[in-house]
Amino acid sequence: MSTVKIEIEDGEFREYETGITAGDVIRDIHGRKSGVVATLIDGIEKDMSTVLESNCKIEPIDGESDAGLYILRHSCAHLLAQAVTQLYPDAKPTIGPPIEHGFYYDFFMQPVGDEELKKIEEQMKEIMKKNLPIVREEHTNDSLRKMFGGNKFKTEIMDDKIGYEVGSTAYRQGEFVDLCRGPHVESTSQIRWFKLTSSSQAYWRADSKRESLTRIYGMCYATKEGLRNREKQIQEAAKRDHKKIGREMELYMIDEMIGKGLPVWLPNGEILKSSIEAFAIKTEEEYGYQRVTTPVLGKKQLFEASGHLPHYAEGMYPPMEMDDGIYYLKAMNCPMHHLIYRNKKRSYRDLPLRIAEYGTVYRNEMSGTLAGLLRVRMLSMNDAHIYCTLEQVAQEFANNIKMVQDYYSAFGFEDYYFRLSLWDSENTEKYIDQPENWEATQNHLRKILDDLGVSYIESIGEAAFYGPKVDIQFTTTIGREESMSTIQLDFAAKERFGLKYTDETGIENGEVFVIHRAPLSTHERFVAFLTEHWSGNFPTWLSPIQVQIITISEKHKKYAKMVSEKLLKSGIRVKIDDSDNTIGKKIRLHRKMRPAYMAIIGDEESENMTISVRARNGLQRNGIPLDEFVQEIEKEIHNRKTTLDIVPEE
RNA sequence: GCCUCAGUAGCUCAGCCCGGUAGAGCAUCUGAUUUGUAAUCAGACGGUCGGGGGUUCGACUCCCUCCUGGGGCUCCA
Repeated sequence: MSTVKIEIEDGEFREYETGITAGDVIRDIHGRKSGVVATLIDGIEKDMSTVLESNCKIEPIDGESDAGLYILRHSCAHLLAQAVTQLYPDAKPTIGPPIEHGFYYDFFMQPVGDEELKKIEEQMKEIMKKNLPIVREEHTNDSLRKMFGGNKFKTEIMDDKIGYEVGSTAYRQGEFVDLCRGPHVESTSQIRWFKLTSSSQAYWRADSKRESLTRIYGMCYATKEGLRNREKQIQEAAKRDHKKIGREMELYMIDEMIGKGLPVWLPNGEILKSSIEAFAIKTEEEYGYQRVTTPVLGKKQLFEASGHLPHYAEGMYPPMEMDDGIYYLKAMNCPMHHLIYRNKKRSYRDLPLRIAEYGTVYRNEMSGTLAGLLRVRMLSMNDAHIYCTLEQVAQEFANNIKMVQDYYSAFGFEDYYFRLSLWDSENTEKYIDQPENWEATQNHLRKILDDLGVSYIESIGEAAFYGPKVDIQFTTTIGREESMSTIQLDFAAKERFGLKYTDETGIENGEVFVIHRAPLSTHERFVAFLTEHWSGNFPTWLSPIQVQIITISEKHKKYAKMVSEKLLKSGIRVKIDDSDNTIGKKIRLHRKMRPAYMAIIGDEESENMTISVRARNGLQRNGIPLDEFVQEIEKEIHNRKTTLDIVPEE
């Protein structure tokens, strides 16, 4: 009998009979209940059932590893499809990939509601219990076409992905079979820790002109703990939701009489917004920016010149017909800033010219996408445009990337990454049609990022219509990815607006590049992130209520008033609660507003001119002399500390 | 804009399946209480049950439609 030599660890070999499966080998080495879901054979992911015909190296893929979870979730998607087709025989499965935390599967079928989702989940559990083997089958193209001919979506996938001669594989579990490359787990009973989470509609191939499909989302883990932890994580995320905290802390409101996507900043939210602005104004003065204000609307000709109307019309509000022409609300400030640049003759000595504006722009986002402060129709922005030569672009980008990094550290943000957003040469109608310029500027940005040593990913089709950009990406607490900051290179404005300068030799030069940048996102989105990041427990310098005074009894009203006046005089945001509630109740009520500190005032404090300071974590420092407290909190605010330092955390 | 789920007092939620005309806790207000660290007691106020239409003797409840919100698609800061 022939044997194969299997490398089971670096340099360690064992011999088995030819024809043994990878699964048998792994069970031989790691035992039956190893949690291994598939295997790497010579570095390639394979099923456990793979028969070993020749010498090779075998490694286990653990169900809890990234690769293992991916396989498990993929198999879970098949389990879902099996359950759905059993319950709804007319449903046509399309695609069902694993995703972070789970999987989804798109079906051509009637939409399903929560109750149906429950039934489907129960059905999945039934199939799981049956312990059906999941079997890989190799098929010729003809046989695949026969098997899936009744499903035009599968046919379309085959047309696109499978060369006509080669054929491919399918995976079968019981009566259910799906076109799939694999690998998969060995049997349905291995998929235990899953839960269907939601259903929604999605278009086939994300194309709104194509069929609408029913998408079912689920989560899936290798262990009970994995699933539980994820459920807990989702609950925790819900507690941080800026919409919930925004309501509790009275940061903003949205009223349907005003309109959706049009948030109103309430006093507490306005404090956050204006604190951010004040910080940015100061920072950007140091970087040489000059502030301007431009109108919120402008004539059609302006937006035609800028390219907004051909390339960005669907993002703008419909036109307003006035007696002297057609006007649009501005979706961006750049066209107006270009006119400021052009307002006088510019010299090379003026460059780089940095024009900044605090203001609002208006974008006609589709109603279904609006969400709290994260996606709105009126955007408050710390916007600016830098006019410079090509040689100066690198330095300006470097400054802005540093500025973004400094801002983020001031606000305590650590978890973000850079993305180089490129045009899509396959889909050019979205962009200004100058392929050479796209290639040149993209390469230029790539080199700038490489020289700065910043790590980044590249993403095709994410550029602005006028040029490539560097975006800084975040993930929200509920796991959705959003752009925060953006730095964009515009090679088109110079021609469209005739931007020129007189160079050192007195010659007029038209090579003016424009950098569009918004390092603090929009105030709406920024405050949403800030709120979720801090769970509303903002650093003292941002906290809408920096000190909440709480009196023990009526006797202490007078001293409380004195303390409050002293703090107010030092520019500290302070409020008094001298109601006749018990102190425990007052603490409980004010927790919701998340003041940086609560100052407790009773007999001892009144007599000694002190206060007792309670931090948000419940720790307390008693008998701090009032003057000392004022000095300390002033310092904390001035230095924009991201930690509360007055009460030591022990 | 499309699909889906939801909408009951300022907030959190019960009642709806099986139609008989609305409830709780917190907040607010008024008393009493003067309090030392996550709910002092009592009372009052507060809702054309998201809007409109339909079915019915009768609709918070069933049906249709619109609006708003959550999730997803698309888009994007």
